Amino acid sequence: MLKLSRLTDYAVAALVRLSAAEGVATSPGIAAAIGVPEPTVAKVLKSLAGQGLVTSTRGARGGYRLGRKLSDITVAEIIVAIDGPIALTSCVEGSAGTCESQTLCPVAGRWDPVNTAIRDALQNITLADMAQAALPPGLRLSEVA
Amino acid sequence: MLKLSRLTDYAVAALVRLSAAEGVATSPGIAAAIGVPEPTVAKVLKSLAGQGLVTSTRGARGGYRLGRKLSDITVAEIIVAIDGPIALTSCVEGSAGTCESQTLCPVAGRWDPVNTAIRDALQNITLADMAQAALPPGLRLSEVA
DNA sequence: AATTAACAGGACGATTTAAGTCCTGATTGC
DNA sequence: GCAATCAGGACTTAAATCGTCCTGTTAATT
Repeated sequence: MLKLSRLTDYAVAALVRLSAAEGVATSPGIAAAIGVPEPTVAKVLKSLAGQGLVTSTRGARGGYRLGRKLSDITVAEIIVAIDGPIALTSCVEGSAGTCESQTLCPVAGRWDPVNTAIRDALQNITLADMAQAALPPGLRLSEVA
Repeated sequence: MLKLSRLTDYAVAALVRLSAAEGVATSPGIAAAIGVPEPTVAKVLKSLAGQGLVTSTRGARGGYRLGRKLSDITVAEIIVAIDGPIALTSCVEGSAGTCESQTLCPVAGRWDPVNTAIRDALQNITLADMAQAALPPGLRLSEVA
């Protein structure tokens, strides 16, 4: 149903939270802030660090820092960092050759135009766009159990 | 990972196949043509019929017929017919109220712009676009085991 | 120098979701 | 009357994902 993973949702929340913190933020700190279990947040941050969306500092008093400005991070990048390359179907040009039933492939249509359209759409949306109307009246992030 | 269901894939194949057949086509016939189990094809066609993408004729010598031209059927419609409304996350305006953790929702960002962008992209692609480069040289649909 | 705090990376189990199948009923042509 | 076909739903099975945990590495503090 064209859904994206929940981890991507957490990633957005974590990045927005990181932008709020001026300096570094630890994964347990972010976890408490956004109301998500710590191991899960840690996993998400690790994936984001792998793509360079956040930079990490190890050791005591270490933590994560935003790699770029929110306006320079696209939704597509986040999805790629968390879930891998964007491909709606297994039958795309990227995975050419793996489609064993190519000779009698039931997919008469090519999904490539769809994939590129989706990819373009996601690349034109930045985190800044999402964070804009992010906080409805009376909604405070600091309120966490 | 932003993938769509395999049934949607079958739906496209079935619709393209339907456009090839001048008259009506039965679900077992289509199943044999595209190399997909009959019950599965039947399920897909029923969903498509529910959205008016195909018209059905009951009784002996009945079958399915294409509801509109290929150029008038968008990818978005197919996805909606098979998988329901297009919503990347559970936190969209459509399902407002069901989000119980709204007061402390970790999703600081709004996915609505993303959803609408995806929806627009899918509505601008018709089946005719997909069927265009559908058949590479030497690829014949009739070749089915 | 030892200890503590925090990231890095991978592997594992459990839950959830989707896929595929089957059944019964209604309708139409021969 | 009989056969063929669609309509609709429920069920079982399989797969992918979520979430957690464990171990190792790095750096600041005492």
